[in-house]
Amino acid sequence: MNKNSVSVRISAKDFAYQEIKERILKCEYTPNQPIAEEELAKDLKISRTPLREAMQRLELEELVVRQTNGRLKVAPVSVKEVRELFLVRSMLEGIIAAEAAEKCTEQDVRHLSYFANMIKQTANERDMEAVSTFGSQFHTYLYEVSQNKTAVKILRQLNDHIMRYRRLAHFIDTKETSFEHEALLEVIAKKDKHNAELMMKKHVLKAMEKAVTALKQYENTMNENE
Amino acid sequence: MNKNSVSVRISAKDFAYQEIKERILKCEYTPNQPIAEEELAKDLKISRTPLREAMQRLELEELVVRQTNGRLKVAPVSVKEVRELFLVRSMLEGIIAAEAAEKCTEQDVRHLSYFANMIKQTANERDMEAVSTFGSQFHTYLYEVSQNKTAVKILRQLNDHIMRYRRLAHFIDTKETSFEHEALLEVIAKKDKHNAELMMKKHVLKAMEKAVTALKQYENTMNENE
DNA sequence: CTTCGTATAATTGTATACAGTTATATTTTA
DNA sequence: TAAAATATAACTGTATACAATTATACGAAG
Repeated sequence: MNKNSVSVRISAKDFAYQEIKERILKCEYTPNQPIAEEELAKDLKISRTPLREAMQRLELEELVVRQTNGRLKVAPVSVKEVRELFLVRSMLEGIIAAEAAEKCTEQDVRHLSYFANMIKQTANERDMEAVSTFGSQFHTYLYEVSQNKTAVKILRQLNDHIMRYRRLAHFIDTKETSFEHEALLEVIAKKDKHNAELMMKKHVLKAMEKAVTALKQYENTMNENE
Repeated sequence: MNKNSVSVRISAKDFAYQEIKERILKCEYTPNQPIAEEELAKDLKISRTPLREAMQRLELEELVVRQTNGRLKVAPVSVKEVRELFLVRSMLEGIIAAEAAEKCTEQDVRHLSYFANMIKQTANERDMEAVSTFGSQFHTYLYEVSQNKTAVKILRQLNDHIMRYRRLAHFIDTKETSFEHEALLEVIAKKDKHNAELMMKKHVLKAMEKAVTALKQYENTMNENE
């Protein structure tokens, strides 16, 4: 076999996990929607054994919840949860920013500059979908630089949940976001740990306010339609 | 059925999870020790299906790791991981302390006083095992008061890992710990969010230093004996 | 018409069997 | 004797079958 080709014999369990997770994050499966194992297994053309393992993983990540009768449903949403997600995220992103400021090389700064520039450019073009994408890449790059596996693992899960809320309540970035990333880059390049942490925390907490506002609006329109 | 009696028909999966987790946290299963599903299932007198679900949960919590050949072993330990665990924990305990300071009632303060007093008393008696136990209860009580499910869930997992390191490297609390809890109680009772957060962070980071020192010593003795 | 009880169906939890893969033991060859 | 090749054993991944639980449909009683 070609040495460069990585054999990606993906297991049924992992396939199911990825597939179902995507459906939940994209809100194809809506909050509180019930899920039956047999039906889903048939749909994915696998047996219940690996499906159950996939579902358990999603359950532990709290993207699905198990009811007292043992049956599964897609996790509910709440303003309280959004606040918690962003509050915890702000602290962990703060750690990451500080550690990244400490460890980043000149090449890392160049990479981050690229993302910051793309954020600025797409923000000017009012392409907020792209702003969000490059924003994620900016943060994800910091994750790598920080080398803090414990924090990064938690952050990835938090970000999954946040992604679902984003799709659900349609909250988007603003022009401010662009400036914030530029300012962050600046202090990180200066290896200013302390300010990197503070600014990152504030940056994330600002995003929280947008998210909360959007979700409240979403919940209002939902209540009107019932 | 009596309304007060809670039916605790524990599943084979949950039984296995609890049992194996305990063995790992108590270091009956040592770091890097291989685990075979068949053998363990026989030992616990259950089939591989629920055992695998239990093992997957432990794997996701990183108390066991899956090797490239698909086989499981007890998670390794490292100084780097200890630092990450405590650093993340310090931030989350900081959030918790701030939120608890905001929300705590007079009765909560009385409960916390009890724990703080027991910490002081047992510290005076040099019963460091008891100090550790009441210390945990002090923190756990704050978790409840904070009502931050997201942070608490993560903290419980971090604390499991920390417990394993404690058992492995035998690091214990000191007299200082006692004073720190008293001081924490004081600012929380005054509902001083800001200082509650700062002091809690410092408190946890102090514990980190003890843990790191103890683990390094443990690793040294391990290397000498090989 | 509603409520209760019972039978039936649907769903989850667990055991077992088997297929596919990886490691180990054995044999063969130089 | 050492290395390579092959056979055997051990182990994991998945499917299927069955047991236990929960929900639903239906009929009887009030």
